[in-house]
Amino acid sequence: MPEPLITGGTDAWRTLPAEKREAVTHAAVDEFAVHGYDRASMNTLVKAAGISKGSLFHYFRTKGDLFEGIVDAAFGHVKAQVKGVRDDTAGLPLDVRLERLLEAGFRFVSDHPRLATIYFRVLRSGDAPFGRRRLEEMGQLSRRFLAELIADAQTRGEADPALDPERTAWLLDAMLERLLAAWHAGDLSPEQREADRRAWVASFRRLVAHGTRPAGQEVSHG
Amino acid sequence: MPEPLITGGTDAWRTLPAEKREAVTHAAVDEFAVHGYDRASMNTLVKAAGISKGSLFHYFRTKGDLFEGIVDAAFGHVKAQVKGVRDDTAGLPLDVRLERLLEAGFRFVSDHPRLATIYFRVLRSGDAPFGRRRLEEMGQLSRRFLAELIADAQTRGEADPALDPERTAWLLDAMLERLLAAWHAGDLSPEQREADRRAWVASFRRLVAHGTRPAGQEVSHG
DNA sequence: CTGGTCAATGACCACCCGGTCAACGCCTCC
DNA sequence: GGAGGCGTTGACCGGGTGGTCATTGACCAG
Repeated sequence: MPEPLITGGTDAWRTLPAEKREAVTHAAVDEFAVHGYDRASMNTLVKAAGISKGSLFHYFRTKGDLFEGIVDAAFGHVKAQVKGVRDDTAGLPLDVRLERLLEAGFRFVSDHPRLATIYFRVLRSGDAPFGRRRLEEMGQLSRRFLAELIADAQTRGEADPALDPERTAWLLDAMLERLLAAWHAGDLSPEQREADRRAWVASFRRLVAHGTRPAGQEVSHG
Repeated sequence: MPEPLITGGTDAWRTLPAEKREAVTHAAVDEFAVHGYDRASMNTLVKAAGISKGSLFHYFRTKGDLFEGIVDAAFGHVKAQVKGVRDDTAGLPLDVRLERLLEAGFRFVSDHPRLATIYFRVLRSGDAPFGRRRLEEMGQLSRRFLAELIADAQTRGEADPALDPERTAWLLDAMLERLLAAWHAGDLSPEQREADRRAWVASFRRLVAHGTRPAGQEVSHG
């Protein structure tokens, strides 16, 4: 039996045939992605999943439990991506590492669009049944990583030692998150999206590297 | 008769005695600031305002109308602040203008904390009864101004001409907005807040001016 | 004092919500 | 065949929502 995407259900959920579990998972992710936690309706959900309301509440005790399971899944994906980038880019220059992180973000958003919708909404608007603690914790994942990157780069002389790593990481995170959320929400054709993505990566990279000041006597790599 | 803070009500609202109007305004802003649009309850609101439900719906046809009036007020404040900064700083260097904008933001948040809460929530999470069009329009206000600033600075040779003004403005806006929202939401003592504010302004200024690269052969002003 | 006006009222409406549980098949084992 | 266990069902519950409207009563002109 494959492990379910949504963790945290009851015993009944874990022993449910995979086919039914996927129908429920699909319907639930859809419902929450479209309407957000508050406006999502369990009645609509069960109709879409093709099961009865009683069954759904047999698999998940409350609406909040079900949602938490989905958010955990989304969060797990993000965590894995961030860790992957951290390990794969150890020792590389700061700007390369940031670019890789941004592109991992684009990949997450492309591969799991509905989970991304849920993830961003929870993070930005707190539309969720759990408290600030939990949200804080989720948001710190990428900020911590960014602070590490900056501190690393400072010890190697690649970054201005006068930068406050925490605050700078926070600012970079704000840009990355909103960039990904907006790119995700935008409705562009695939070719447009690809061009758009490249343009954003370039703008982000330039701003983060040099700021707004003219390049001046900067050494060019080619 | 002083003009009401909340526009868009019925004739009855406009001709209402100022005292009662203020009680309703206060209660409404409170309710929406605390709970957001969706979760705000008209029943709770009328109790807090000390009027009957029938009266409230005599002043505003729907919940959405009332909310729109409040959002318009918040938006009006922001617009005025942005225009003020634009006019007062014409001709000044880019980093000064950005700093002024950020400080105008801090002022707005301090002077109108509940309106700020509503404003940020609407902008970030779309928790409102109106469509994307309207939200888009609201968000563009500061972005347009920022793009102007950058383009101006480029023609004066103060900013890297290779920067894409639109995208760069978008990234700056993301930082400013989230910074203000987080500072607003944070619970610090007044002295801590003041120190915090200064530290954020410094970090923002540094990042925007030079990026993350070491200052190198940069000319210092003192 | 009377009759008319009109803002204010709150009981009431239809609707939807998350969650419950007695009843119902279906299968297994004796 | 029958008994028992169990996953499934959907009618039902209490509660809250935004919005309505017949009734009220303070006020004023004649």
